[in-house]
Amino acid sequence: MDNRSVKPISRGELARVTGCNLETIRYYETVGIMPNPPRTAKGYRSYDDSLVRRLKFVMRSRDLGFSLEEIRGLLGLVDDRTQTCAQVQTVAEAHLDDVQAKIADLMRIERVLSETVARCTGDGAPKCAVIDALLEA
Amino acid sequence: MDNRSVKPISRGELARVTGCNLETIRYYETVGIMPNPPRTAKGYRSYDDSLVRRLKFVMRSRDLGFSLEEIRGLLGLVDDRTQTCAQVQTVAEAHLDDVQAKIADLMRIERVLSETVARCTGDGAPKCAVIDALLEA
DNA sequence: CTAAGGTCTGTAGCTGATACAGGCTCAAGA
DNA sequence: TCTTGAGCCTGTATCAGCTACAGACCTTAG
Repeated sequence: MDNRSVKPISRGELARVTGCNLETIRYYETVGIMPNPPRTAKGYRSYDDSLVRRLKFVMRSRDLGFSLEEIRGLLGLVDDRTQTCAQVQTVAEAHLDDVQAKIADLMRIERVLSETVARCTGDGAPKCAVIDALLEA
Repeated sequence: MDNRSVKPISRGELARVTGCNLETIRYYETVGIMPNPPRTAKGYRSYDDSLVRRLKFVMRSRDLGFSLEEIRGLLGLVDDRTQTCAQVQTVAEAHLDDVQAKIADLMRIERVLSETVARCTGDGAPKCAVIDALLEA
């Protein structure tokens, strides 16, 4: 299987094949995540295979919760042929720490919330354990 | 201990006693989370004890990850003396579901990320398991 | 009296998109 | 060939949830 004849595609097609929102592609262009693509004679954006792969990379990074800033960093390491595994590891580990901290936060919230909800009688009374918990100093 | 003589406080003091950012207080006013407070003769905002308690309620709800929309709902139930425990329970349980879904998402991300980072050699080589994982289709 | 700090207003900026208006352009059918 | 509907172009507005800043007042301690 050769890739020789892969034709450039339009923005709409790029959106379709990557699952990215049409407008978001333009947004990524303005914030420098995606480069200004070549244009057709009439000014239509034209994406070749390397740009398709780049956006797929972005989408997968986004799925893993990397911020645009972090994605920019990862893309820089991909683009820069002198990148090292250690540099990538640093970014990924920092993000992993973030994710773990968020999980811990949410689990604390979950515990408080479920304990409080459990004290609800759930009836038609105007007295509620949740409200009391939120009101008490 | 009586509360009779609790004096109204300024916006700066309210920020201090609630831990809320000074500007955020004004923001909450514009979006209807906090009411327009009474003013001094010279136009300074003046918060009495009931408004202090209201903002503390908001801050605690925020700590538990309720959105402003949800907080508005909770405040409505607090303000409306015909509120029922069942109504509050509904809001709180919906939020609990949200929180649990977010935890599940983040745990999936955490798993993928830590598995991938574990495959990093962390050396000076330009080949990296994390980048490969993000690049592969 | 003066200087430092608090407060007032309106507005801009942030992240990460998403949406919409108004105008071209392209492709397919009659 | 004409037409019509879809796709693409641009710039700009909107969303949540704040945060920050400028420039003008006001208050208070020394």
